Amino acid sequence: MMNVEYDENPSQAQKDIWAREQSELKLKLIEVDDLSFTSHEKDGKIEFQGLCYIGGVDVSFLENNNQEAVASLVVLEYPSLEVIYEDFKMIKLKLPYIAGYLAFREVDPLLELLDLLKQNKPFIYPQIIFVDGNGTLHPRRFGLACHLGVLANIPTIGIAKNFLHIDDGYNMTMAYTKIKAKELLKKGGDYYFLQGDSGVIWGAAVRSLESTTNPIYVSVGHRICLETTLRLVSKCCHYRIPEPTRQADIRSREFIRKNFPNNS
DNA sequence: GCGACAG
DNA sequence: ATCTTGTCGC
Repeated sequence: MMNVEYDENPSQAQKDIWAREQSELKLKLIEVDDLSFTSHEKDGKIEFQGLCYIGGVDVSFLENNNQEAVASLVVLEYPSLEVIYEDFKMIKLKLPYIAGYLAFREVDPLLELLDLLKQNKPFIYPQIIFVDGNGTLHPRRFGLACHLGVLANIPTIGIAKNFLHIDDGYNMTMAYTKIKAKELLKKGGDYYFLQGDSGVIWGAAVRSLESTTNPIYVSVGHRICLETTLRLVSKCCHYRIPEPTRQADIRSREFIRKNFPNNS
């Protein structure tokens, strides 16, 4: 039987409603530090004080089935970056992926996982969450990381592996991004701001390690500024993808392998 | 009409 | 997002 709740092709009218909802929620967005920890830079070295728990969230998919997926939440201890908590939730997606509207597809199960953790182990509830997707690097400056942050009232950071095109002139195109990356990301830790013709800074392209050329795209989610975001990301990269989102991704796929051995 | 488009 | 072994290099 078909899943009648799945909307294969949301109308333009529906997208307009979603866009308005994003604009409404954006009124609550905080793009300055509003954190339970502090950061300092002494002698060029970054230090965080009072930071113990960082969250990571992701959604992974089953083969053969574009409607079933697994949402994951992990908590890492800082500064060891060791995973001390993991939880997964099987979900039925009600929407396809639509660029600019990712939150309407994924945010609900992530909120549920956060609520569950808050109920059961409030003492390790994360002080900030790394989200697989964008924050302010979004056509309406309100991507999944902002959406989750505002709804859960928690600081968040957006981490994207691919660049999302924003209509703000040629310097916000993929072509220009690649040119700039080659030009400016000479070594590990280098970054540059993604600034459109309007002058708005949407986020930053970051070369997380010396050993990787392909940048990640980092942006503010909620209750943190871009500068602090970049500092924290730099402290969380053992590989190209920062540990919180990387672990959420690895472990949710592992969960699928274990529970759905032959979904091929 | 064409191009561009997080996961 | 996902399929997918080897392989080149530190």
